[in-house]
Amino acid sequence: MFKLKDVANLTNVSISTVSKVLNGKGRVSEKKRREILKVARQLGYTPNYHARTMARRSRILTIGLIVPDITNPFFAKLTKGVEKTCGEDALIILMDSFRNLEREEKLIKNARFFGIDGIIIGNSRVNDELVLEVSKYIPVVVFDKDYECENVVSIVLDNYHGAYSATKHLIENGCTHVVHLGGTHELFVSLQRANGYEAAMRESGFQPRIFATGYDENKGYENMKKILKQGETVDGIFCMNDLVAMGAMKAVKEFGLNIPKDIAIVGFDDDENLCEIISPSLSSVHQPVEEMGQISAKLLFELIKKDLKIKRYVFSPHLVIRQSSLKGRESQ
Amino acid sequence: MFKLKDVANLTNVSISTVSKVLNGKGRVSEKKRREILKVARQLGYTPNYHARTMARRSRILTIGLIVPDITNPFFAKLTKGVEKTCGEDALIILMDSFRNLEREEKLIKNARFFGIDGIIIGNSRVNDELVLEVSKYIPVVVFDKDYECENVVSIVLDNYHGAYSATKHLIENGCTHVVHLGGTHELFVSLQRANGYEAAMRESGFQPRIFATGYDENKGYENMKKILKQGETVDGIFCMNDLVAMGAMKAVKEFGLNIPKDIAIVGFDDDENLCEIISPSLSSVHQPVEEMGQISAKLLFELIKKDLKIKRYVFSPHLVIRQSSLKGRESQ
DNA sequence: CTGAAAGCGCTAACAC
DNA sequence: GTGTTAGCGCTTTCAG
Repeated sequence: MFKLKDVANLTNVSISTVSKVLNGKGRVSEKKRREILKVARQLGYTPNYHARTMARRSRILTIGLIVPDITNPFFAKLTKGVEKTCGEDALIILMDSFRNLEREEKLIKNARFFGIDGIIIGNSRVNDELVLEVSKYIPVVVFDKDYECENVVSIVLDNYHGAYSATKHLIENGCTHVVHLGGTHELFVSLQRANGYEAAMRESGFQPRIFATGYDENKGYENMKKILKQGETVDGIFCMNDLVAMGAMKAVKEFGLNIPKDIAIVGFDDDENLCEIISPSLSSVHQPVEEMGQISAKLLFELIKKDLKIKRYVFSPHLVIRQSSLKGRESQ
Repeated sequence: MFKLKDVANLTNVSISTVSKVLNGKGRVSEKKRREILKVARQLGYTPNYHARTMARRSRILTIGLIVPDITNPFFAKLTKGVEKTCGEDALIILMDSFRNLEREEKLIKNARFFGIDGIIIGNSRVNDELVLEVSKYIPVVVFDKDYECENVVSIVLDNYHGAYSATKHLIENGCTHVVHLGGTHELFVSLQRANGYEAAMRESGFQPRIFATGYDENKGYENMKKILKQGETVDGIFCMNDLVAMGAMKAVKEFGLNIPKDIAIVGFDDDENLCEIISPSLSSVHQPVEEMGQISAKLLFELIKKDLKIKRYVFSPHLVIRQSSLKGRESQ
């Protein structure tokens, strides 16, 4: 790696002159400037980033983004959102924990040593103490949780409301026996969604029936099969996520029932790739994930600049209605 | 932000003593060490990353990863692979160009100014000159292309072979009228895939029929519909990617034909999420994307350390056979 | 116009 | 044990 000094020596000027030319500051004779530029290019000179940010007052913002799995569409979209608001003004250091909690904690703990100005923690199951500790050193953005602490801002999704409106939609479309294929309650979100479902059911005078199902397609399939086999009366299903809904659809079809005529279905997350490719297309509660990423970054910047206005940002999901829940129509 | 000097002043020792304590080097009396540690913690002192890497001989590796769209499963997997081999030893700066060529070029051009030690360019349509120029400054990894240049390594996928074996598989399963729904030939990969298809067909004495289709589900659907409407004889389809295959399947089903009995189908990319959720499940040519990411990073490290052994790494895709191509069986 | 010199915050020899 | 000092490579006054 060449340095200013090398260029200076080769052109018989001082390093400060070289610096000026390379930064387009101060005035230098056209002749020298030419020469310097030429030599710098020949050498392939690149200013040392660290030296530069040391010497300058202003530094380029660097934010750490920690996700459990970049391969999961949710986190990919989140990342995209973050990236969008960073634009040209900030670098983002992506750290994937591979769903390994130990690795995740290490990443979070070490982040501040890498010249990171703030950190966004994608996993909503973070250890509270860890967040509190890290926030002593750098600003933090978290999801689905709240902290009293000064240096933390929260992005939350109104899962309750999303579940409520999905259930309501099924009822309004004529379902009288809506069941909920829920998550296991180690996750806060699945509890919230179950609550939303329950509220909508009770409000209409129906008895809620919640089945602890899980989070993937296979779980949805197996559980739905079991439910149908048991002879439960079902004409509507609200699923905790789209994958579970996919599985449930498969089971329903296997029983020779028509979606949505016999059983209407709504998912959660609105992974367009899935929802639109399946037949009939799946209605789902849409999370504005990318936008959540954008806001995360925006609030983080404010926090870094000590110019925070908002400490908690709530997103309301909305229902995207497709074929799977329109009971009026029969799918071919 | 506090600095060593602040801690030193507060504890009445020199900054070098503080440095020693904080880095666990040299010997310092237990009493002072305690005091120093305590004060440092109270202050929330974090060493300045840039100053540190300047003063130290060894610096932490930082690599830039440029992708057109992190939301695309291909690039998400690639990123995961890269991250995996980075492990704890390197930082990765993720840059999404949002499929904006101008932005992408800017990102690539500027990368070297951000203390990046090497760069991985995910987009296989990069401008050659740009790659050559950037490689003068930092090591580069590219995909699907080759450069004479010293400082560039290539990761390529044997698309030809993948297409060949997919087509061969259809033929061996009894198809005599296999068509190819290909891409538009602005993409090199689609040309390679078409060539592989053609070779397999000719080898078996069949006339290849290639339809320039496109890259998404809708294109696959529309084009396949047209082909069937025209009354073409078709009993096998090799699609340029999984999305096109999805669309084609939809069209085939609409015509009341059975997959795979009447028409067998194979896709490309093997996006498991899609291939396994559809019914019948879709056979597809698998690209070891994550592994490609891992190798990219590995080779980049070697390049950075001037210890390069390989200049070109070829991955061979393999066919994953699911239900959509097993002509023997009829799907229900 | 041009260069000497101070300093960004930290580390690592090397004295004391 | 502890402090002094010389850089790391660059930017930026401030003289000349």
